[in-house]
Amino acid sequence: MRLLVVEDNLPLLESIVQLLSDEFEVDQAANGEDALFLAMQNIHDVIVLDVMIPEIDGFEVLQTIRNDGLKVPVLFLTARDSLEDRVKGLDSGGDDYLVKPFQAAELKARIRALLRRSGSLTTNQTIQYRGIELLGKERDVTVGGERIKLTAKQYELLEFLIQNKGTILTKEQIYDRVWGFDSDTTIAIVEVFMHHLRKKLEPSGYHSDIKTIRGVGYMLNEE
Amino acid sequence: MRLLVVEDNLPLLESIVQLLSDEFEVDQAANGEDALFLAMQNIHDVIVLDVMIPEIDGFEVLQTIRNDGLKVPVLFLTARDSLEDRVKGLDSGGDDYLVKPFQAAELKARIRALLRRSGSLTTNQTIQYRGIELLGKERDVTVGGERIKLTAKQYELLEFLIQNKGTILTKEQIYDRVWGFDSDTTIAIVEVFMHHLRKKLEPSGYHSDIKTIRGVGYMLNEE
DNA sequence: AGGAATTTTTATAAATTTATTATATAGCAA
DNA sequence: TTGCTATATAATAAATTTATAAAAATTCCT
Repeated sequence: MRLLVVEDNLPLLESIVQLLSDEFEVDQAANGEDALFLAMQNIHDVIVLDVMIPEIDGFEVLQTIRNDGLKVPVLFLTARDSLEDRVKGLDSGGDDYLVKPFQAAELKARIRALLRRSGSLTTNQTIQYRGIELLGKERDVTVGGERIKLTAKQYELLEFLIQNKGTILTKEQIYDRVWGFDSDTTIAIVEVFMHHLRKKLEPSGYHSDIKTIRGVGYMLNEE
Repeated sequence: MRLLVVEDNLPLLESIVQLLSDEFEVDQAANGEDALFLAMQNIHDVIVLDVMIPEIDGFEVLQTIRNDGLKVPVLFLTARDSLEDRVKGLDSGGDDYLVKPFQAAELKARIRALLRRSGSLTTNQTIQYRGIELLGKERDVTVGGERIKLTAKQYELLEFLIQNKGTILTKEQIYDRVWGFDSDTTIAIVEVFMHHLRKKLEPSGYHSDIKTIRGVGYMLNEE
């Protein structure tokens, strides 16, 4: 799971990131422009978005990414006074808000709730695709009852593919999501790992489900 | 067994902790925020929770941890008069309550009752896993009739593993539970003791039941 | 206090994962 | 088909994580 946290108060940003890092992968932005750029990669499972940020405010960020067709759940952070009503108004789209200051535990709880609601996290913590079942906590996979061991990176790769089955993912998107923006690895690693993953799934007959879109990236067939 | 006691009256908190410490490991919190943070680690067998505490009251604490899916039994402490509170407490997923002031013996008895009900403690005060039997009082283990001596830390480690058989425990969770939050030991100690424990159980054939989940932690196989 | 047992630290070995690199193969355009 | 480019594959190197052993420090007993 990968989050994006947007907050212009740097100490606060830092502490939120710290707090969430033991459970999730976390990207951060301190202004609306960076936030938009990162959000547009479409690699996050939840965005935590301060309303009052420089350059482009939180509402505008949300609106822009929604116009772009992204359905990632957004959790707004808002000061108690002024904007609360407006935020409430936005609540319709499966999003949520949290009034500052807030408790660490509540932030985590609400993020998890959004993940559950959006289907990224089923109640029993598993993700499914045809006969494949990702056992969230155990990092391995059941394929038609049989267990296959995946490494951490292989697991995240498969998770990302399943979450986006039926849509093409560019190699850059995959790289950003699984290896992170700040990774200093080359993007060729995506091909290598795609190969590893295919090889592990091949005996179970899933090899052909991962399609190569030449010049673009990869796609997992719709179920 | 590890308890969390939440009470803002410090002398009372102190005396409760004192009282319980000869039988259990005890963590303490004096306000709702600390309570939530500690509870979220999910390492306690019972939480003793005063209703009237600063910042976030007991009900809110309970609600938050229940929303998060934690099933740890909660024993509410509540003032004598507020009948309404009792009902509310039990409605919101509390498991038992105790009216202040109370007798030491009664508190202990109710905690033990909760432990039994939740399955942490069988009626005869032992914990079992396949052929292994943890004799609560004495710090050693019967494996298929034969006795093996464990040290205190080894015992708590095995106890924690058995209580969570079938689910992965991160090294951090294990560390927090067995060594405590305030410990100034390094987390590598977990690996070392896991090794000690495996070595002691190996002759009895349990070595392979403790699985290493690389990059995450450890897991004891389901029975 | 002295000695034994336990816990912790530290160093090294072993296992496994991740990253690099080189080469083979496949798809596509002219 | 030929030649070019992108991807697949394989082999190897590097980095990371865990297991193990053993020494050092601490605690626990009489």
